[in-house]
Amino acid sequence: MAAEKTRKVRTGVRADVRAAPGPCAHWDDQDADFIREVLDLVGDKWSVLVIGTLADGATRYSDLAAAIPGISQRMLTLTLKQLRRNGIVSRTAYPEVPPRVEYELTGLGTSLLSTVLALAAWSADNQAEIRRHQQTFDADTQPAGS
Amino acid sequence: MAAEKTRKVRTGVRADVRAAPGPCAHWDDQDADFIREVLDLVGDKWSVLVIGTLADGATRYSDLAAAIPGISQRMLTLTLKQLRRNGIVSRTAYPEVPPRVEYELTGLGTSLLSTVLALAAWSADNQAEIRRHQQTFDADTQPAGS
DNA sequence: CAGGATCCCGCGCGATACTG
DNA sequence: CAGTATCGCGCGGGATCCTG
Repeated sequence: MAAEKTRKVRTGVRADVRAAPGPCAHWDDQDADFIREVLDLVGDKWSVLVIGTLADGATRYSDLAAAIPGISQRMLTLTLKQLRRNGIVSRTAYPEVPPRVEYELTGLGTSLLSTVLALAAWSADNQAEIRRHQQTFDADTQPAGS
Repeated sequence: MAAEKTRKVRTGVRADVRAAPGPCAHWDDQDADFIREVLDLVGDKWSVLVIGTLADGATRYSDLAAAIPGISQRMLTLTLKQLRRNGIVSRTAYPEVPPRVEYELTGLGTSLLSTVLALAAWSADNQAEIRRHQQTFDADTQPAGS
């Protein structure tokens, strides 16, 4: 208990925009902060891809790298670290001669995946309408043609 | 509700795997592209705040700026433009002497808000557990101080 | 093979000033 | 009041090299 957790400056978005009234009626400021964290997690390009890949089962580091074409080592490592920090994935290292490390979705991670899939479902449901809006908007916005 | 339409996400993963390795079994590449768009929208810091604010009803540009403390004109305008492009919000300009413009959530926008609220609910539900993981992880990661 | 450390560039975004 | 145009920096993240 003596060990105090020294303030951990974690990845990005450390803007102190508190001091003003909450903009939204659906959640208060401190809730908003936490929701943002989850939103950042989900909004992150690589996180979702990693989670999606891990949905198929435990996967090794190198297999993850192979399965997610565009990702760099740096981002894979960073993403995995962040996901582990939030309890979304678990890491298991096998003490073998050629090191082997497997990552796997935790229960929490699976739960999160479900929620994300709900968002994906919404996307699919409304893709047509959104596309339609995009085209109309672009047509209106880009009057200068040929 | 216009759900239950093209819920092709998760409806049978095609066996014909293309040469380019798809990272995920839950959706194919082109789906992934679109899901990313929505994810980017939702993952965007300002979008959610704007949507949340608009949930209370039609709001003027300046009121939005006031309601969302940290936002700059640039980002507010940009965010609104993007939301309009996707059919999430609608814009109404009243031809008055002092110009007045109101933004409002569309049906699509309200629908999106619901989905986002689901995510917020998940956040709230699992906040405690996530925080717990964060602390454990940080404690493990920061063994030695100073 | 898993992943830390370093360098560096591109652009996202905030601040400011101007216009209808 | 409701935006647009421009500049500048901060840092997210890709490429590369190194270690256990």
